[in-house]
Amino acid sequence: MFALADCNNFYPSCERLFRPDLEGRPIIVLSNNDGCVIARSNEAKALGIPMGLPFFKLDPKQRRQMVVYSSNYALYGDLSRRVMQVLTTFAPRIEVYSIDECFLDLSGVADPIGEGQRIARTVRQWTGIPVSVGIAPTKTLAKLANRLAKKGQSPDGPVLDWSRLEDPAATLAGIAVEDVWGIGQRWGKRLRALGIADALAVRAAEPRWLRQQFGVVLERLGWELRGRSCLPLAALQPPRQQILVSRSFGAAVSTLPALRAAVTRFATRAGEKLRAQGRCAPALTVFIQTDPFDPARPFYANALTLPFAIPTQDSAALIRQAIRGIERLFRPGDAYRKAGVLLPDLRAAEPGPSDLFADPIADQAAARRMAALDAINRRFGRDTLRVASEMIGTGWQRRAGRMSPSSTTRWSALPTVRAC
DNA sequence: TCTGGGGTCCTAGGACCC
DNA sequence: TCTGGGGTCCTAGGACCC
Repeated sequence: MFALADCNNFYPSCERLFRPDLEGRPIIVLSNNDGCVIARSNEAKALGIPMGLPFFKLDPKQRRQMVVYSSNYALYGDLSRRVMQVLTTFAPRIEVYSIDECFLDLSGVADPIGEGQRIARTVRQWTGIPVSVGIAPTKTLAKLANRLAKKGQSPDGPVLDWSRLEDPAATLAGIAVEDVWGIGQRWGKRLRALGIADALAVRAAEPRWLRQQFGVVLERLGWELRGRSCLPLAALQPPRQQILVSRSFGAAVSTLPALRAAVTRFATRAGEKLRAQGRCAPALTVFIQTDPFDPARPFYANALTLPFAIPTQDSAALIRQAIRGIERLFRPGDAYRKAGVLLPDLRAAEPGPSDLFADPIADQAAARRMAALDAINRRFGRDTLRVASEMIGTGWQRRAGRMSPSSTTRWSALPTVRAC
């Protein structure tokens, strides 16, 4: 038995936490550079604001009705951690599936609905974030159950138990094929062309035929809709296979120093993630691209992968390689809009030299340097210590003009409460 | 003027091995 | 005239997720 706990409109709910006056008002949250709408409150959805809408295309009249936020990942990440921490107390095994979703193993629970209600109530009370809970014998059905609960189609409030549905077939028939977890636009189109337009039709399809037509992924999905679990709970997070840090720039960048500064930042961040995961990188890919939407100039995008003699965890090595790469990719005269650093093919960081010609003394010194850097930044805040080459060029930093305070992760942003 | 970021899995085909 | 069988590894591309 699986439960899926999914936070309702997570980012807007986070924003409301310290702004209870925003309850009932339409809220949208924007992507990096305040580019696109990436989250909406129910009120904003009701106004017809689509997901992914470029913010500048929102008509000014609607914009004025809306409370608009830049995304504040420090806030969302911290609140997510708190929600997951509460969920941990409800099941022996949980799978944190995304920033706002978590599967729980409810096997053996006598009263799943009661338990689901306790989960929703406790998360709400302890963190202030509203959640819905879908319960079912497979993850795919739990996803659907959760969706129905969110739409208010459950007699049990924020909780819906699939096995208690009066007419599951009719329910499945009411779910468009693209709304099933694992079926996107492409497959949705192909399925529709084959006469399969809703979840019920997917369930009715012969799983072996689904495999023939689409591969094993869709076959599993077919079984899951039939109530046979094929997607186990992944309680242990497998280590990352790659780390990507990339950003669109706040403005077009056409100078090498600014690009060096940007990739220094990206490589630094990639190094932090790498060490936090206990992984090391055998190579580094750096990429840049110009504005893909500018009809006046040709689009240019290029990437370069540079190997390390020995897989590394050292930010200094990552940065050197990233700068070397960007200098080779750079073409004078181009106006770049985006760059990034990718660490592919990660492997476990193993102690000791792994190469006959390695310099163990220097390696240990580098490891200690990185450990000190991470410890200082952890204690005093990210970016307390930075690499100088990050600061020699500007103009690439993101725009985020509507950011709320990081009320749970910065002392200076602690809210003040006045008693009257 | 203004268009996000970060991941995973599966499959097919080619190269190569014995 | 006739030309095996069984396997691994790697990569690129396509699909998906939030």
